[in-house]
Amino acid sequence: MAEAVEHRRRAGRPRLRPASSAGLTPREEVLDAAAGLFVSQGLAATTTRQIAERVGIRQASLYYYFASKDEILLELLTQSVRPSLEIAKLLEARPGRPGDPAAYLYALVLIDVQTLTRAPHNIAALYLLPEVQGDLYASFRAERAALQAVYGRLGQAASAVPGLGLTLTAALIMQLVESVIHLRRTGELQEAYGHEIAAACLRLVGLSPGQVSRARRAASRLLTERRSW
Amino acid sequence: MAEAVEHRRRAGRPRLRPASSAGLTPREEVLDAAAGLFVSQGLAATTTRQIAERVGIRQASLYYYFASKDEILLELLTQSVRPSLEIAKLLEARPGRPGDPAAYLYALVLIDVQTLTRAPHNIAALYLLPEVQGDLYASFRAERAALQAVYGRLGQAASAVPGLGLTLTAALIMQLVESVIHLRRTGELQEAYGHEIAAACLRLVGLSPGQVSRARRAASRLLTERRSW
DNA sequence: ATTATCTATAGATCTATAGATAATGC
DNA sequence: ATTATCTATAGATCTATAGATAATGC
Repeated sequence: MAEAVEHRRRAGRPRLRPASSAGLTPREEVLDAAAGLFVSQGLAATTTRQIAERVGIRQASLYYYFASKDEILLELLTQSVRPSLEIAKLLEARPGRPGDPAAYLYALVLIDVQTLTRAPHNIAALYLLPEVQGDLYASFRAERAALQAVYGRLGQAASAVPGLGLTLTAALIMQLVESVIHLRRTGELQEAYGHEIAAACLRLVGLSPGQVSRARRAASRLLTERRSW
Repeated sequence: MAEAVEHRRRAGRPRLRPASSAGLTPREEVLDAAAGLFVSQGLAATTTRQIAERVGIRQASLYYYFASKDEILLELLTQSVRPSLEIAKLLEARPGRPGDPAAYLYALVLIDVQTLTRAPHNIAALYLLPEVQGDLYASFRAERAALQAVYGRLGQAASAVPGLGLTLTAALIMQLVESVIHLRRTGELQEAYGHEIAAACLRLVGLSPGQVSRARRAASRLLTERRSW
């Protein structure tokens, strides 16, 4: 009867130090430990031994779940863009489009910032690692480029600035969203920044204060009825 | 007489492969080689052997000029902010201040973007390396924070946006300037982007198209008479 | 029998130091 | 004598594989 409360014992040789983190699968435990280390130290400076230590297993045991350190990073990267990209696609594919690109842009930035803000580690910092430029991570970069392209299209559709090209619009909006990485690093991130950054993106593409306010209200409505997308 | 044309032979045992890069001191050769490698691979993944190979000397010979790999990176980082910071201070200390903060901001962004664009390596990418968060690099981070603070002050002085705090203004402008890092990485950087990014910074802080145009002209004047600062 | 760990280790590094050597400088 | 290199190497890793072991599952 006392057994019922405890976690069902899994097969396999027991760990020297039993798993503490409730609810996480061993694979997730590894990803979580690696995320924290990669964010603060980078890929090359993080050893598989450090990751294993955090999880509470032996270094070699990692290889039961991942074939290499790079594979762990790839999984983390992929997991971190996918949600925002899904939402971006959903927004773009909405019936009733082209609705209000400014509102869509505001809403997407807000969600993206919130996701990055609330993630258990400063996971977006992984995008900045030099290793991510390598061939191994091309699939991640493609997903990220797709998200950036959505930002570019929404930004241009909402834009009142004539000369601003698609490439630069996309890059600059993305860049504002990712200010979160640095703000979070330095401990300066505040809850209210989501709206401030979203508004900044709209000003960037040339919207007036009145247009920004209107987009903000429209975005709020959009997000309230989000389950119906 | 043929000797006069050739480089004066320096003291010390000759290199196995004689120096090729004309005009650079050996120390500069090391910094240049390391910059390229650090930018593409990061600090930890770059070995001292790789750096030495690029220079054309033996791995151990590096230690005649630098005590460690970190010291090389620190020097590169410091060299890379200092020029922009000097100019920022000069601008802020100009007689006739407070002149035209929007023009000053436009000018500073333009110079900063040009510096990052024209540097022999994508040196600003070094700011993104995770190692730079460590204690060893605190002095660099302080200089960089000082530059960011100037951006914040200029941005707020020029600003027409009520709620935008100093921290966020500074961070967002800096972030737009550093879009250059990513654009350069992906080969999308164009000459005209300096003006586009500067204009984007002004829109970010709430300036109207007319105000942006005026600031641009004022900044051009400012830069023309730059030797008189 | 299957699963999830463990121990042990091969093989490949990598950094930094010690000390030798081959130039120029005086 | 001084300078700028070189050779050699100690000592400390680090990744990934092989194979043993201690559970559960059937």
